[in-house]
Amino acid sequence: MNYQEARDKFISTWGALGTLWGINKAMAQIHALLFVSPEPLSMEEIMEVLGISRGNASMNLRSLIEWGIVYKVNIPGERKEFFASEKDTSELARTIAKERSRREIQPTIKVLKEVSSIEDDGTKKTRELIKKTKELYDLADTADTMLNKVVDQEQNWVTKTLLKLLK
Amino acid sequence: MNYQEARDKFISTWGALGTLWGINKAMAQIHALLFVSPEPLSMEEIMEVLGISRGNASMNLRSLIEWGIVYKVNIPGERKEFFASEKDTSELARTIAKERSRREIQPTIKVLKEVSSIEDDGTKKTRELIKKTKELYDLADTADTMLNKVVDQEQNWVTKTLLKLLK
DNA sequence: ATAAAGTTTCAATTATTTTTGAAAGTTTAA
DNA sequence: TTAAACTTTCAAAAATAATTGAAACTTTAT
Repeated sequence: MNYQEARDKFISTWGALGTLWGINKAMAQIHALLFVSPEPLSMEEIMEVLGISRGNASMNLRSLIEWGIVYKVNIPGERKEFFASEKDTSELARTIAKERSRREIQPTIKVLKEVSSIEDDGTKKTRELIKKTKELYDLADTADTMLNKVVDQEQNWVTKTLLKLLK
Repeated sequence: MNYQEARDKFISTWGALGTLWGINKAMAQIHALLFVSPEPLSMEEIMEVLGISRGNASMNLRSLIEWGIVYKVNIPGERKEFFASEKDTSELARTIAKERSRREIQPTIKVLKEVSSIEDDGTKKTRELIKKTKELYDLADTADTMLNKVVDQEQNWVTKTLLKLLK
C-alpha cells in the first residue's frame, strides 16, 4: 500500500465511522485529512482531495472549528486561509469527549433525573419507570464522570495504574 | 408530571439520543418502551403506543433482537408473540458496549493497524500519516480494552476502586 | 385440509440529511 | 475606491434513510 492508498483508506474509514456515529461524512473526512497532513491546507486543496463542493467544505470546516478540533491558520504572505487539525491525539480525544458529554450526555442525564423524580403513585408501571430511569441515570452519570476524568488526566498516575490493572 | 407524560418524555428523549448516535428513532423508542414496561408487550401494543406501522415495528424488533437487547417472550395461552427488553441495566450496557466494539471499533482498529504499517519512504507526509494513525490505533485500542473490561466486571473490586479514585 | 391469526418482507413512498452552486458578502492590495 | 481574491450563505437538488402498507408467508386450532 503506497502513501496515497493508505491515506485514502484512512480518510474513507474515518468517514464511514463518522457516519455510523451521527457525524456526516464530509466533516469526518475533512478532519481525517487535516489530521494526517503535515502542513495546513487551503479550502481549495481540501475540496480537491475529497472531491467536495466549496459550500460543503466551508460549512463543515465551520462545524469542526465549533467543535474545537480544527483551527484557521494564517500563513504569512498568503492571502487565503489555511486550516489545520488539533495535532495532539490526547487533546483531540479530550475535546471530543467533552463536547459529546456537554451536547448529548448531560441533557439526557437531566431528563433521566426529571423522569425518575416523578411521584410514586404505587402502581407497578410507575414503580418500574422510576426504577429503570434511576438506574440509567446512575449508569450515565458514572460513565460520564469517568470518561471526563480519564480523558482529562490521560497522563496521570491514576490512569496509568488503571491501565496496568485492566490490561 | 404524571406517568404517561414521564414515560413519553423518556421515550422521546431516548429516541432523540439514538438518532444522534446513528440509531434510528423507532428502534431506540421501541427499546425505551420495553425497557420501562413491567410486562412484555405485543407488537400491536408497541405500534399503538409509538404510533408506528406494523412493518416498522417488525423490522426494528428484529434489529433489537439481533443486538441481543430484546427477547421474544411466549405467554402461555396467548397466540401472539410478546417482546421484552433485557432488564438488567448493567447487562444492557455490557451488551451494547460489546456489540459496538465488535461492529465498529474493531474494524476501525484493524484499518488503523494496516495504514500505520505501510513502509516509511522517508517523506514528511508518510511519516506523519504513520505517526498519527499509530497514535489513533493506540488510543482506540486502549479505549476499547478499557471499555470492555470495565463493563464486563462492573461489580468487581477494580471498578469499585477506580470509581473511588475518580469520583 | 383450511381458515383465522399472526408475522415478515419489500417495493413504493415519505422524511430527513447532505451537498451543490451561485449570489451575496468580506477582505485585501494597490 | 475599487476590483480581484476569497469566503459564507442558503435555496434548491440530490442522496440517503426511515416508514408504510399490503401481499406473501407461517403458524395454529379445529
